[in-house]
Amino acid sequence: MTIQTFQSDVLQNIASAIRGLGAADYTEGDVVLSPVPENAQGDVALSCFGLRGRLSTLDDKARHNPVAISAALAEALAGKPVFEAVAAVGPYVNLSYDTAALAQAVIGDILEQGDHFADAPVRDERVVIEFSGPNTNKPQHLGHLRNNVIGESVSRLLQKSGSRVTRVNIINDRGIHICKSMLVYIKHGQNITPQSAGKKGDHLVGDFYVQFEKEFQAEYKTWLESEAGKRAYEEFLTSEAGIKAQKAIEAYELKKKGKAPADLFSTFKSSYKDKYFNSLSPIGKEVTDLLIRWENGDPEVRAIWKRLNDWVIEGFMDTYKTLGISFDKLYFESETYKLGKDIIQNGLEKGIFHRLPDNATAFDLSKIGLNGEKIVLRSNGTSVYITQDIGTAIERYKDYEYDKMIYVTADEQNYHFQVLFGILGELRPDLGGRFEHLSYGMVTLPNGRMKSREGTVVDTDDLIEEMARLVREVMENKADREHYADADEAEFDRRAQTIALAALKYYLLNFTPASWMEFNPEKSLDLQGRTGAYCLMNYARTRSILRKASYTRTQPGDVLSALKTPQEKKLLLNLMQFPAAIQWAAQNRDPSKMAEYLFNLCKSFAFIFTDKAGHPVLNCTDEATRSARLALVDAIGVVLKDGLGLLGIDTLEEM
RNA sequence: GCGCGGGUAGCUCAGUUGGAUAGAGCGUUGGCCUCCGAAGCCAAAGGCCGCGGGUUCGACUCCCGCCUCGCGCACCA
Repeated sequence: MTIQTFQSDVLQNIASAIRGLGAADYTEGDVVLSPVPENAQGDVALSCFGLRGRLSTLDDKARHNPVAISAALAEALAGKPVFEAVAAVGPYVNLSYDTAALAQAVIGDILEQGDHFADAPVRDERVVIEFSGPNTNKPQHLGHLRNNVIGESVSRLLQKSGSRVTRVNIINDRGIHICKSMLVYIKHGQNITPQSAGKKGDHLVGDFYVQFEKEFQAEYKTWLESEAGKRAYEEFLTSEAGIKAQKAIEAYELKKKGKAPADLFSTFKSSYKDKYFNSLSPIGKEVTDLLIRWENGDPEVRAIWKRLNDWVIEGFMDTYKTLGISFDKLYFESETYKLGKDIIQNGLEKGIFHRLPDNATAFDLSKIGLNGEKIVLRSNGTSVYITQDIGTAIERYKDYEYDKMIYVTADEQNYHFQVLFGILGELRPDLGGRFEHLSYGMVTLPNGRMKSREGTVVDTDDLIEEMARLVREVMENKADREHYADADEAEFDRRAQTIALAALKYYLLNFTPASWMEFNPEKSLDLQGRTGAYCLMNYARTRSILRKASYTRTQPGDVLSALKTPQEKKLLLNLMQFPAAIQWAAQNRDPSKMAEYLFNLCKSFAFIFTDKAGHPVLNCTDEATRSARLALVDAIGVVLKDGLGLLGIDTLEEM
């Protein structure tokens, strides 16, 4: 018996009992089973609310009473071989599966199919998923890390559930921010290389960027204190924006409610910054000149740009490799940023867009239920951010003919994607509904958001290194050194690295993507409780038992009926849930559901290490029980390894 | 001002789309290593599910109002 035949047997029995009570058109597909609360008897529950009024053999009163329906159904189901117990509890019928049949189905399937257990049949659904999207002016931080692990895990979940998945990454490698790093390099760093500096390329270029910001801030500060700066501030005070800011402060003084507005000078300072950069700043002019030379294809600038970008991208690839992440295709903004202009032109002719008096091209947002309008081409004819997104989405359709295009980005871009999808729907009604924004919340620190100016940005590479260091410390201080006896230094480090990555990935995936999450550097690096390390340890424990038993996998057959205890049954039920857990996580694009599933499985398993009297495995004197338990342990290992793999987590045989 | 998303145990978070006595981890308290891995196991304490109304046999979940926190509303990306 397989899980499939077992489950259909269950459904058939239920459906036929319901038909027998008078609901003639009731089929297997109508059966809805729900979980049973912790302390109630039974493995699954059949809720009777939905059957009200449908069982014609019951009298008028009983027919509408879920409690009476449940009693009648329980009677009809009693004695069926698939159930070893049937109980009516209020409006529910609680069903207990026949343990031997369950064990045969679950363990039989898992040991036969191994890591193909729970593979869904391949559907012809093509999914393109875009994630990571780094800028090439600085290394990736904790926010990118969350993006990376969510993107990778969702990709794996979708693959496992039968979709054809293409992973793409768009590298933002052009624009003003890149020129800032370049300028510092040109001025101060011409003979530095990642090799000579002993740094990853992305970190080296990131240093240039930080250096630029420092120089610019100093310059801006000097200007603010100059006569011209003071004059600009005075003008600001009497301007519309200044008066508005003044009023906001007065309103706050009266009510003392909400967040206090910034003081006038700070408001001026931040609102004037761009204007200063673009029209007054000497260093700003140098950057803008670089950008213009880049756009004109100046060979010298392009050569420097290429050198720096290559360094950064090499650094990114190192990080991706460490994380076990790969992409089928890298898109570079420097190659795609002109896409979309023709499409806009075309849409303009069709009346989807309109011209503004100053010659800019705009989209009327009321067409998609929003307010105002969105500029899609500047008055000088150049593109804005959304222009290339429109172009890339359509271009990519030519490449992949996707059924779904998923964008993984932080939730601050929710509005942007709403607008983008709306415009795409107008331009290409045939692609409507294929676009999806998988938006995740920010990662915050205990004292708020990461701020580069305050130096609180958590760097991905540093974080991994710090985590590995911490794991090594725990390993070195472990009392029980048995498991490191045969590990040389390289193996020791490899294990520490694997555990560190497992802990980080599990931590980041354990939150539902949509929610903001707090990252506490002290607590988050913990290895106790609901963590990646805990799951990894339980996998290692399964391997340890099987090693010591000199176990080799065979189809255990009839001995499985030796699995009888409630704890064993709970494990069987957990294992049977694996395919459904994958489906749920994949459909909801939510790896945290898989993380939760795996933790629960581990928890159901972990008790046997202290219940050595009640559940001996190696020392079990009954041969059949011993074989059956070994097979169960093997099956748990298969599911744990596969499930952790769906989170992008590698397992260890010993840790 | 408008739009979107949050407010659940001391803390960090789940809550399968309206169903049984609201869960987990951390933290706290107590108990477990002559015995298959103590990065562990077992147990206890701890909740007006932001507030007020409504719909329903039934609401943490749906609707309305309010309070509160955050994000967004560029010819930036």
